[in-house]
Amino acid sequence: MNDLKQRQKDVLRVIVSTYVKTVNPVGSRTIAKYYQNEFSPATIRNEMHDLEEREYISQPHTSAGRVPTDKGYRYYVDHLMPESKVPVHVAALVAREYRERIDNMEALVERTSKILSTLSEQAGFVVFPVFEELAFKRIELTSLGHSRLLVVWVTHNGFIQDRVIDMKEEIPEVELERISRFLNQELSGRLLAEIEPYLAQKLERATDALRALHRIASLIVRDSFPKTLERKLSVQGSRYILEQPEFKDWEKSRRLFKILDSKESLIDLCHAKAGSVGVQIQIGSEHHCDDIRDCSLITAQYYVDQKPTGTLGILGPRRMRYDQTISLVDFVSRRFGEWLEKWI
Amino acid sequence: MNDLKQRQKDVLRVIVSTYVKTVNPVGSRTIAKYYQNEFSPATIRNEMHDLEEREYISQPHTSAGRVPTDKGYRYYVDHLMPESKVPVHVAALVAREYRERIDNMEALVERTSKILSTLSEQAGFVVFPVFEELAFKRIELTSLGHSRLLVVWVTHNGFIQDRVIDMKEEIPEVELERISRFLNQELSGRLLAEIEPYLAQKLERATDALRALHRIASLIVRDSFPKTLERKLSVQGSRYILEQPEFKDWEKSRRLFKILDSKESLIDLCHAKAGSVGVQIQIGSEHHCDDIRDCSLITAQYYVDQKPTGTLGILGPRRMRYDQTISLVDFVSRRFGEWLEKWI
DNA sequence: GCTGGCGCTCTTAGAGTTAGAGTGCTAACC
DNA sequence: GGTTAGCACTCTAACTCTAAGAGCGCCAGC
Repeated sequence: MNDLKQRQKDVLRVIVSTYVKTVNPVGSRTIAKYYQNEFSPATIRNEMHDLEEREYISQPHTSAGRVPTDKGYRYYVDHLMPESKVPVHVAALVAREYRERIDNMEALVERTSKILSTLSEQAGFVVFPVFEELAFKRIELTSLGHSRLLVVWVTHNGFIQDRVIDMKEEIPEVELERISRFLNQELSGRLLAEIEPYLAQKLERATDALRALHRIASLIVRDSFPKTLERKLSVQGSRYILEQPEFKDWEKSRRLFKILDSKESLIDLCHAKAGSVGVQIQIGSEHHCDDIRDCSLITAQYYVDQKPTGTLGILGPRRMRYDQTISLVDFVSRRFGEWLEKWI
Repeated sequence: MNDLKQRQKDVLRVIVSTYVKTVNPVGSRTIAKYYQNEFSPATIRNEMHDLEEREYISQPHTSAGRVPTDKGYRYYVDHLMPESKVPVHVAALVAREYRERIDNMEALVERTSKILSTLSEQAGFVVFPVFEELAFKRIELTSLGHSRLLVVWVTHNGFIQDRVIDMKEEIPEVELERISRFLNQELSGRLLAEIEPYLAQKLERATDALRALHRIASLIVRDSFPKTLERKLSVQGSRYILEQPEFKDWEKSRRLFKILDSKESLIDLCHAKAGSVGVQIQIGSEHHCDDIRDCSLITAQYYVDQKPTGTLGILGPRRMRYDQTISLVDFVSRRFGEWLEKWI
């Protein structure tokens, strides 16, 4: 018999929700009062003892109340948390933010991480869309002189990636235009992930007359193709975490900002949960990043044309309003995906 | 007689340089020892009393040593600081960072703010180049459907700005190509700042046959022109400031991150000093931003083709190694400018 | 199974004390 | 007049001690 008795659930629920609000360990009296003294503190204490033995809660010191453990939060999130929908006024705020003129993908991403952060009062972030999952719209080749070539990739939904590459030798303007016309014709509408294999196959079958053209086109594509690994990330509102009382501890905040400063770590943490559907919740040390063991990470993938294209989410103190945060991440990830599509 | 006596200068110099290293208020004994007891602590005390009266130094409390005031740091920086050049190994490190393949402007900017931050162990930042100061290379128009138009601006040194605009009505592909050809021909080589007036003038004189073309071209340019105000900024290494012992104070670090989180404030602070030549130094509350009164700001403009194009710098605790930081900002701003040019 | 009561533990805040650092002042010295 | 030694004074930081309070565990009784 692994599961908790009803009253234990009740007790755990009150401990989590009270602790989240007050930052103080919760005592038996408080819980008894919460239930209008339906039971005495002593009864509650017995249940708490049980809960502690099973590691759902713990005591900072002998004479203190109880605090949820990671396992306690996890149980709360999985079984006890009230079903929560984004409140109407929040949905309206999000809608208003998106209604304003947004110029380009980058601004959209920044705007979205800002929305996540201000509405949750925690750190919000958005990982930029995976380029490969988008469809090709156009490629532009511009010579910058000195055999340098500027390549601009445009996806069907207006996402831009640019890169300067070194061609070793100058390519004449006419030739460049031929290559550009060729690529735009051949690649139109294809997924970016398909492009390299497609061109390779094409090159193999090319007639002698076209072989040179094919080869140089493949070269340009290879060198300028935006690589997945260089994922970009926009983080906003990290100061909100710093403002939580538990981060008055200098060591804790130092550790936290070590992670926030190197965005790679955050991207890695998101990747760990990529592939799963719906909102992902990593509580305390459930993600195995020791430096932010006092934080929880709520993430969700966003979709463009039913395909997972990137991740966004919220990083906050472990002691967070999980119901609100989760529903917000869920809501914003859907809206953001819709926006990326609508832009086509 | 406003200036300090030689011995007072010596005392102030030792106070600043010692305090910067040790974080502890500096006492008369320490200073006397520094000068191999050339004078007794009592003599030094007399000088300190003078310096305190003239507000170059102050006492945290009666029985503590002295700490430099903003005015004291200022005098140190202006008159006492040892001339410092970037050490050879640092210059080599910077050169190595730039030698690596850098794909685009954004990566270059990020790389540079990272260099500033890791070499100074403080927060480094780079404001993106002012678009108007660069020369036009090319404009690309791509229809995204639903009367949305993607406009990509390319400057002669490979800087990209893109923007999606709403044209109210669909423009046929052929027409779009005509406009594009027209703009690329007309604007080739011009400064971006000149473009709008030039087109307006041109529109006035246009013959009836070309008037429609001119009008729609002007419209596209107007709507998609990258506005100065939306300046972007890359900040790196803000954690270094948090690691300074004086920021163990929660209030101080909260204030600091309130500023760092909204990048606008930092851009404003840079603008306040734009127009001045050379490295600009704002110590403590010399910049009038109360939230970072415990920090100093070292900035310099960078130049492309002799024209000031943007600002970069370092934000660190007021108690910083001014000589090293200043020489680093100076050095990096020159190298960064060169890089932006070399890219042409 | 529930509860009241009591003893126990541990934290926190405050008061009191002490050592140490550093000053300011004065009187004497060169 | 500038310099110095000496000493009284002040303030902080660290430590100890104490008392109040919060909260628990356990037990006996309902």
